[in-house]
Amino acid sequence: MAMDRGIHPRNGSGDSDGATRDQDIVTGDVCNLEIIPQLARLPAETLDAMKSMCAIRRFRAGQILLDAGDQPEFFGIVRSGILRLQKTMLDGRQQIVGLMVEGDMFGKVFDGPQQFAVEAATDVEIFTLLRKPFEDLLLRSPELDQVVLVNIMNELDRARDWMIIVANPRVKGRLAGFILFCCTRFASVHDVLQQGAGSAVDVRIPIGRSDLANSLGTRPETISRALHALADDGSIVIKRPDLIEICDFAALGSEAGEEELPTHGSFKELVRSLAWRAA
Amino acid sequence: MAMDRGIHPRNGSGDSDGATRDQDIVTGDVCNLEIIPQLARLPAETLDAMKSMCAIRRFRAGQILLDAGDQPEFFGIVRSGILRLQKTMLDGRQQIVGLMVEGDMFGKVFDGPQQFAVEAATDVEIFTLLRKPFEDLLLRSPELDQVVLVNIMNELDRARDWMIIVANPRVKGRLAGFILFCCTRFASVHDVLQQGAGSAVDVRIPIGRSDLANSLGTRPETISRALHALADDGSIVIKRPDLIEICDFAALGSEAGEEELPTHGSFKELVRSLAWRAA
DNA sequence: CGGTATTTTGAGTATCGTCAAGGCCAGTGG
DNA sequence: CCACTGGCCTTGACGATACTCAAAATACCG
Repeated sequence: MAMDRGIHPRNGSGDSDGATRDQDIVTGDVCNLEIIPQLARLPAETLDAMKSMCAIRRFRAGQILLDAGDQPEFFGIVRSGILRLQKTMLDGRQQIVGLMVEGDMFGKVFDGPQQFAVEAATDVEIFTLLRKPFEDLLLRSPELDQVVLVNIMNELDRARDWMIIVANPRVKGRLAGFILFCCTRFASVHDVLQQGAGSAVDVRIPIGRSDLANSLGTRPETISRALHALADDGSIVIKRPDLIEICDFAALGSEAGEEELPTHGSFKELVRSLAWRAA
Repeated sequence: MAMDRGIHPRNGSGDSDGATRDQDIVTGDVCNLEIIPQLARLPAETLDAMKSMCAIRRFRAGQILLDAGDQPEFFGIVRSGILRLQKTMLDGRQQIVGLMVEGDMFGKVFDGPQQFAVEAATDVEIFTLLRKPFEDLLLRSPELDQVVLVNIMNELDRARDWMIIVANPRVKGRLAGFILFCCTRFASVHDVLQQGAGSAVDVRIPIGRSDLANSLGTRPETISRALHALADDGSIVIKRPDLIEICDFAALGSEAGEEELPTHGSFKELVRSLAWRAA
């Protein structure tokens, strides 16, 4: 398992049937935590303390980092790659409740068990911090505590934004919302946004149809149909199964049932400003 | 607006059309923050500091506490009543992304604007703490910081649990999930759970059909049909529009597509153990 | 070039959204 | 005390959408 698709690495499998555990590789690499912008602003002594309890661990696509019900032994910060948070239902349905990218934090501190399984959607590198010393440091460093607090509050907002996407009554609208979500949420992730022809933007969907269906509360067939329906509308062009060119941001926004108060200004402007930064 | 229905107080209106703002009543009451269990464990000096910057404000059902886009001037802790977090879409759809009850915290600290409107779903009492002094206290008191952090992490887990409910492909399943969610999430809230006949449990649904539809990503008519479908199955009895007797927990769980790993043990046991505590 | 997994398409059925009308309950005013 | 009013909940009918099962087409891998 864990079959990468050449230039388009993907998750191990839509149904994660071959998922394995804890076959990670602990490296002796330096933990250059300062590559995470939020952490770079921490006082040097706090950062040093974190580095001293930190290890980089690598997992392959499909591996399970944490299982639901675990009392996680480490707090994690994504260094590269994409993780998916999910829960498996008794009927076999797998619901994805979040995707985590570079700079995102996961794991529990001071409190109960992990409620959701954390799996590698692609090959990933994780900064891992042992739980107990990290908790102690949190109590000693208000600055770190603040960073973690802000991070989790943002995560909460994003979870709710995602909820709005998932609650859209039409799958077509959910998909439109997800594509736009990718543009903002994953703008900083390598290889997700690319300059298309002219004013167009290319989005690489980092997960397969199966995961997409599990994320949006529907089935792969319906995803496929809805995607081609968007293409028929002229809102997008499907260049490859996993590569979408956005032609009409307004149409996607309208399908997604855009929220009031466009605090962000024009979506398209935002995306374009972000897109070329990574390039 | 804000019409209470005698013994069944409800939200001001399903569509919140008569929503007003800031007509709250600031009282001179003592802020007995220690009635919130998590806060009661704080050091006395931290608690005193909080009390000194705290005021109780009361809002009527339907009033808006915070609007999306606001830079909230206060951090809030619910003392009594139910708040709804929601976003209004351009097409008029209102999506509810969370309900907050006694002990729940809301508002932003150290960071950006409020992303979701906060409205009173019932008459509410709120402990309000001015933002700046509260932020300063957070930096000085690791214990308080920890309480807030744990609270938000729990809120994140609950948001994701809710997402799983909302992502259920059938409305009947979403409704079943919501009813079970009420049992755990609102178990501690006055008047939500009551002893039914024999082994049955009565659940008072604290929001109207319209809010329920907005919460579950569907329409009031469909909610009504799904609810009666559950009743026809024998899983529940509709005693009043807002009072549900649960007859068959297993059937509801099955409809909801229960998650794997019943960490909680029997749902029914859990509910019963919680239910009579309040009585 | 074949094998495998993924994606797409097709047909039939179930579910849901929509529009419209009727019913129930509480509060109001005669 | 009773009819009236307004809000909410329910029911009905019909078209649109999505799920299911099955099979074909495509992309990817060695």
